[in-house]
Amino acid sequence: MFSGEEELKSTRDRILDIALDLFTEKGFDKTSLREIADELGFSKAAIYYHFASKDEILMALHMRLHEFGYRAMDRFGRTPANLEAWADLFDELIDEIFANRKIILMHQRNSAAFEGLHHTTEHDDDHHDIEAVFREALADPAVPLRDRVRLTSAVGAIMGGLVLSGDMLNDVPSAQLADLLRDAVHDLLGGRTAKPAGRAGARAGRLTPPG
Amino acid sequence: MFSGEEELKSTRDRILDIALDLFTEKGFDKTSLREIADELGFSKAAIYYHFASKDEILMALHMRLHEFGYRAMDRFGRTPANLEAWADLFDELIDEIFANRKIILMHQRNSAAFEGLHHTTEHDDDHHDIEAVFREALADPAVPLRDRVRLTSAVGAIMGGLVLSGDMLNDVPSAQLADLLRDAVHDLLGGRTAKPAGRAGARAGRLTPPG
DNA sequence: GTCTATATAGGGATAGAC
DNA sequence: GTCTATCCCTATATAGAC
Repeated sequence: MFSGEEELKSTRDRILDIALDLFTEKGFDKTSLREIADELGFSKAAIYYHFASKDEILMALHMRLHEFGYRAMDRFGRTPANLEAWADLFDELIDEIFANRKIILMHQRNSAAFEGLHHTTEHDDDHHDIEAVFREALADPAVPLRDRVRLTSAVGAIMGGLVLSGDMLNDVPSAQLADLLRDAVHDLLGGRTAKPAGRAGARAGRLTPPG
Repeated sequence: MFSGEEELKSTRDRILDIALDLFTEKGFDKTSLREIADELGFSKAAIYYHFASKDEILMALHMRLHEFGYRAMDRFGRTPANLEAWADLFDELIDEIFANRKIILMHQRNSAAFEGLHHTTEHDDDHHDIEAVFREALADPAVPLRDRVRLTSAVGAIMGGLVLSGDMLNDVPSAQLADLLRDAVHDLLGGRTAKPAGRAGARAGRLTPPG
């Protein structure tokens, strides 16, 4: 949805695309507006026609993820707090997570910079941050501790696959990687120790057949 | 091993402790030497008696983790590349990972800054970076793709538990959290789909007994 | 919409007193 | 070992021409 036809994009979007790459590679603070401008072939000051400040570029990128994040967290918030339900949700979400891989990566590599935004720029502010609902679930004493740990582990496992997919597993097709991660998440959220078999088959043969 | 008697520490170590906190909270770039100095009650320039540059502070913190990381990666490099062996290794490593929790957090929140160090400061350089051996295993085509994904997932799961332990699960004792993570990692690395039972018992009753 | 030129601030780093 | 004072550079941001 984002990549594709490079030509007919607005200058604003081209700035954001370059910024996304540079912020991911070098970090927000170490990326100067001059570098972004150079990459696009015009001068630093030209950026200020499109964005009032460097922070606003970061905020615009935040918004790219925010729409997805808000939908996802809304669904999470309406999902019963148990492993089975979470497993199903992740099953559906992983493809979308992969589609937003680049911008998620940028977020996690610049978490400090994003935290700084809350205090300065306006941010709607009456809705919670992307992770707020998630953190609430983790703090909820009504949910068994084991389940909460499993939840963080599942998110971490997905993030691990995502981060490293950009490095070492780049040649692996996303769909295949997504399937393998779904399988891993399932093992993580699959329930208590005893859960013999017949379950892998329940999830519509996404796995490559053994062998 | 790190926290404890706050009084009889060298100024150098006190600088590092404060820097560790500030770098984690606000990020390396957004933390000025003045802030570090203020926190300690003396002036900015005094820091230069102990460190030649800001980068050297970061490097010193890197070294705090490096010793552990090097040992861990050495063991990892000498471990056969299969899920069973990795599971056993993580089993042993998790306690140490928890002991280094703060500094691991700082590393992952400032990964960009640390990458910048390699190109400037000397860094022994003949030994690999902490993650290098790990990345090699991920790139090794001799290892089944599924196993490699499991490996990243396991690391991600631990990191997830670690990161969020600092936020929402702070009241939970580390030992308990470590046990729950060990259990999760085991489910992740436990082998192929069919692996009925009798395995949880094989790992020396670390788990709280069911019920 | 993009340019050049410039204002301004902040932070890393050095010199030298105490 | 810590201080004050200062230098210098970089980067954000603005003003105004084209």
